Amino acid sequence: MVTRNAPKISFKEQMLQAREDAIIAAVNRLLAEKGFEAMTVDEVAAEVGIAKASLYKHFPSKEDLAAAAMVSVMHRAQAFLDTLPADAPPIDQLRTVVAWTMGLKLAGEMPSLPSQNSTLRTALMGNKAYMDGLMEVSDRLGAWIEAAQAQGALNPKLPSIAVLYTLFARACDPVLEFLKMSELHSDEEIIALVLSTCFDGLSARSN
Amino acid sequence: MVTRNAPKISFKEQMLQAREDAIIAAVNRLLAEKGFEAMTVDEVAAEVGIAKASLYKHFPSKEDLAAAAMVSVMHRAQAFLDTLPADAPPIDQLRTVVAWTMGLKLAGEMPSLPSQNSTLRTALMGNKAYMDGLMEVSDRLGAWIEAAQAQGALNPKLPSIAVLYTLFARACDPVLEFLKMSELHSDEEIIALVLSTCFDGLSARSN
DNA sequence: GTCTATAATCAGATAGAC
DNA sequence: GTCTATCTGATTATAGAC
Repeated sequence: MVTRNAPKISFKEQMLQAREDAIIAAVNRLLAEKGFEAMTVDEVAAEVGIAKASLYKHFPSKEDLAAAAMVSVMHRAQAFLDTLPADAPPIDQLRTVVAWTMGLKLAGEMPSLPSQNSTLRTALMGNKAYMDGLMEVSDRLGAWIEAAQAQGALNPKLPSIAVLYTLFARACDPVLEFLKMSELHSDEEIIALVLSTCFDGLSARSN
Repeated sequence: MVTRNAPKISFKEQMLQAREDAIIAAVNRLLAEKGFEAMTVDEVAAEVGIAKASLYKHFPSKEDLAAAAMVSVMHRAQAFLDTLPADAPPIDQLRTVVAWTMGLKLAGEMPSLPSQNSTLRTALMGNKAYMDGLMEVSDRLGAWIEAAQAQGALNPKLPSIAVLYTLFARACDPVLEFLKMSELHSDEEIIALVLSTCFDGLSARSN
């Protein structure tokens, strides 16, 4: 046995993977810019530079196309979590993660979340890769949240689930695009501002 | 001159107005539930119980339909602002307004805001009634924000425009629907929770 | 103004050659 | 797998009778 099995990624498969990555990047961008309903498959094809029919060879439906992009973002989030040093204070971990998601949003790479009655919503619910990723991210953030509450760094009176939802919501906060459109602040300043209002609130603080 | 001019609203006109109100209410609900793109004119007609062609006698396009609903909400907001006692502390005024918008959202009467590249967005930009309402509301909130900052009730280091945007954003915060779906809290508890995280932040506070 | 019926267009998905 | 050409259904909008 000379040929090994493990890295049997042929050149052809690499090309295929690269194309799928390009598709997903385009979908991601369009999803961030206009949302699932307003995004058309024709636009995706045009942006990638391939025929629409070719798209459907890769993904069986528009929903699957979008779901793949969402899964991709979820995996990026998981990969980012993996890079964080395990010994940092939980509150810092949380701030770092939220800042990272805000950067993604400002860069136009955070797909806007589907409205309640969307076909995408149901597609995502039935997508194992997405749900698994969501669960894992939720678990990791949840552990940090509870640790931070136990340490008194986060308000212990807040239900941890409410804190988790709030952190998720900050990743797609329209305040970010509002401030970006106003062109009064740099991306870094915007992130610092929204991070501050998120953790410290709008009210004046003594501590 | 026996017949006065002021209330010259005939019965027929009242019926017309009532029907338009019903249309706007339906649009409002659908806009909140699924957003502009996913809402179809057929659905609106079905919900109101009239023919689609009749809708187009009242409003020339889907965009105008949606814009009318947005204007209606803006006017409700202005009317609510009018009911507030002028002598209350600015910070209380702000909290009251935000709580009111959250109630609207939880009741499914807050239209989800259009994405950047939406045809609705441009329609709203060119809609005088909407823009005027937005300006007036912004001015009134802006005055309270700066007063509250001067009094030390709101963090004076935050740009007032950022505070304004944040308050607007809380009106369509997905955290509200997340928490509602979890069915762990009543609407009042949800509002109290999100109001708390908005003004006091997630971090523990001594004051 | 309201209706039924229909036009016109657009968008998701597929057929079939290469 | 990629393409061109096409199908199919949904959706915005309108015609025309009452």
